[in-house]
Formats: sequence, structure tokens, C-alpha cells
Amino acid sequence: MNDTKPSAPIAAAVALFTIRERLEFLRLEGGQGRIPSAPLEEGETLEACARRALWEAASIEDVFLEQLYTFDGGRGHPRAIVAYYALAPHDRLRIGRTGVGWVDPTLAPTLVEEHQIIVGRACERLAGKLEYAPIAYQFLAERFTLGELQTVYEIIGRQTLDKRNFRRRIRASWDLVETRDARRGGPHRPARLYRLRDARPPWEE
Amino acid sequence: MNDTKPSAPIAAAVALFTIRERLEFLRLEGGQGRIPSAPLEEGETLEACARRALWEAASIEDVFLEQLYTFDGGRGHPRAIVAYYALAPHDRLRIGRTGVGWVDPTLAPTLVEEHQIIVGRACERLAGKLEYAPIAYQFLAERFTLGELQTVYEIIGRQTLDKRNFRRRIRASWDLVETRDARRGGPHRPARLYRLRDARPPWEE
DNA sequence: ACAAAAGTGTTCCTGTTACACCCATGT
DNA sequence: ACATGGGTGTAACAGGAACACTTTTGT
Repeated sequence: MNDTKPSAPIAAAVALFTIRERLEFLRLEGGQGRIPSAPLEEGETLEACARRALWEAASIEDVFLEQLYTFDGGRGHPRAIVAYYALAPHDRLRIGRTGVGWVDPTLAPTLVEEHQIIVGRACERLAGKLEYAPIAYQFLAERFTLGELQTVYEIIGRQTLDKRNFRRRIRASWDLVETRDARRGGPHRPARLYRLRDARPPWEE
Repeated sequence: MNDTKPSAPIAAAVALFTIRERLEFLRLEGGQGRIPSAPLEEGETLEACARRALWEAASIEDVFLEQLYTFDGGRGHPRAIVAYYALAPHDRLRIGRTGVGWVDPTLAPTLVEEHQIIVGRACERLAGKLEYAPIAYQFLAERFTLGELQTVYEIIGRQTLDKRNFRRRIRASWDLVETRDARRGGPHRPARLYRLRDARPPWEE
């Protein structure tokens, strides 16, 4: 929660992203604004430290987490900051703290400089990995509609996509399982639900 | 040089690659084998620490250097190991130490486990970045022939390439400057020398 | 009835692959 | 003269982009 006091020489910082209408990240209010971070404790792994930072800042757990880059800590402690980015569907995030909010990363800087850099680089990484890694699915529930998936791609990639081309491309690059269920929500035809075939056994569909 | 003694809690480790006939990395003999590493010193940046590791281990300087990943240091110190990979043309490397050699990374493991993992991931990163980042040029002199460049691509990508397609593709993806000079070397037509147009001013060709 | 998102194929274009011969030189 | 790597174009193919209408539902 505080990586400012001269404690451990290593800290982990986490840019947590989610998607509502836009792409947003978790910002801790106060001062110039920060993202969650925590000093590395004795016997703790870097990833565990990053998860603890999220937990202590906002009572958030069980998110997709990936290491981004390690930055020099500047003068004094921490000597190095290991930056992570995290992804989660918005409805799975119940923030258990006040002084925490969601901010559009494309807006004018709202963070201390080092943290702003982390958020910026995380956005780039996100857009870059979108095509060849299953990160879009991290913003969705286990079962999702192709429309929802397309919205995620459009938001992260910052461009609208053709529906037919999108569906063809997605079905070619990922192994999607069509479930028997559909999602009805609004004055329109219900949308079929899909699941990404991961390490899940093929018999249970 | 030694990251084993319980000193600083952070160390940098560097996998230095070069190309002769094959892709090779720099290995420090003794014990199970290691790559250069050094504990982070007071007031030193991570990158400077990585460069110092190379300098102290083999008197090597002025190489292309990029951060790879940060690993947990396991039990005790160092708490974290920031791994880098480095690239350089072989003829620019005059190793100023003994107990240092070049090893084919595809051969059976010749390093302590953590370092072997670093080398393996560096190889993957190298192959992955080959197409969209100017890393192949880091293995060549400032001026190079297209044949030399193709050899680098073939070695890193581990596949032979068609000469005509390669040249077309390269000239489409990179801004190569054809110099007026050629390299003559062997019983065959001299090869035109090219340069990658980087931040170099356009008037001096 | 109508508004709203779901769903579905074909054509065109562009970029990638496959492929064979002549050129300039050193010995 | 011959062996060696340097240098060049074209045709087939595959993957990506552009594009419009019908379906199913809630109100």
C-alpha cells in the first residue's frame, strides 16, 4: 500500500484494467494518484507481492496477472519496481475500499510519473498481445457472446471492426466452443454463448 | 561477477548472444556454468548493473542490451534477478578474460538452472522479435550485405529462406540504404553493402 | 410495428510462397 | 574453365478487407 517509506529494496506495482464502457484502470486517490504497489516481503515471490498489493489496496483477488517490466526505483528505496498488469471482468471486481476509482488511461495523466509510465506501457502491451494471446477473454466471464468479445477487441484495439470478418478471424485463431445456451438481454435476438477451449476436458461442454 | 554471496538483494544477469556459424551465448566456465551477473550497487541503474556484469566477466562493453524478465531469486539473496539479453557482432567482441566461452544454446543444458531458463527465454524472444524489431542488425557491422542479413535471419529463425522472397520482404519492412560500396570476399561476385536507415541524417550516405 | 443487436457469404485485393537462371569474381 | 555466392521476376495461392440483408426478440 505504501512503497514510499524506506523499507524493502524491491516493490511490485500493478496496473489493474477492466472494461465497462471503456478501458479503465484502478487508481488510488490521494496526492497525485497511484496504482497499487507493495514492498517485497521476506520469503515472498514477486507475483505474490503484486497480488498482495491489489488485495491490500482494494481487496481484489483472483485476477489475471502478468509481469510487464522492471524499472529503476530512482533515488533511495525501493531500488527496483517490478511492474505488473492485471485484467479482470468488471463485475467480478467488488472494491472493498474507499479512495479507489476507475480511470480512463487515455485521459490526461492522473498518476505520479512512474506509475503513469507503467499504465501507458501496459496499454501498449495489451494492444500488442491482443491478436496472439488470449487476453481479451480475461475481461469476460467464462461464457460470453461474440458481440461482447468484439467489443473488447474494439476497445483495446481502439478501432471498430467488421462483424463478419471479426467472427471469421476469431473462429480461425481460437478454439471456441459453442454452448447450447444463449443470452437474452434487450429487444433483439438472443446471442449464443461461447467458451474458450482451454485446458478444460473436451467431454464437458 | 558473483551473485551468490549474500550481498545486495537485487542482481542483474545477462545472456550475451553473438553469431559466428551458429547462434552462441557467452558462458562462464566453472561449476555448472553461469552467465555474467552482478549485484546491484548503490546508486546504480539496473541497465548499468547489467553492463557492468558483462564488463567484469569478460571486459565486454557497448552492446545492444534489452531487459527480458525479472525472476524470483529463490531462497535468500538476491531476492530478484533482473535478466537481460545482449547482442553484438562477433568480431566486435574481444574477450578479455579466460574461463569464458561461447556455447550453442540449443545444445544440452550447460548452466545452472536459473541461467539456463534465462538463455532459453532470450532465444524465444529473439525469434519472436526478429520480424518486427531491428534486432538482426545488432549482429552485423554498420554496413552489411543482404546475404549476411539473410544468414542471421536463418540462424535465429532456424529455417532456411528463399533469397528473392527474403530480399523483397526485408526491403518492404525496413528502410535500407544501398551504399556505393561492395564487399568482395571469395570467388564470386562482390556483394553490395547496405545500411539500415536509423536516426542517421539522410544527407550522408 | 418498430427498434435493436444477432447472425450469415461472396468478391476483391494484397501480401506470401514457390520457383530457375544469369552475373561477377577468385583460383 | 569452373566453382561460388550475388543478383533478379512472375505466376499461383492464401489470408484480410469491404460490403447488405434477414432473424429474433422486447416494448
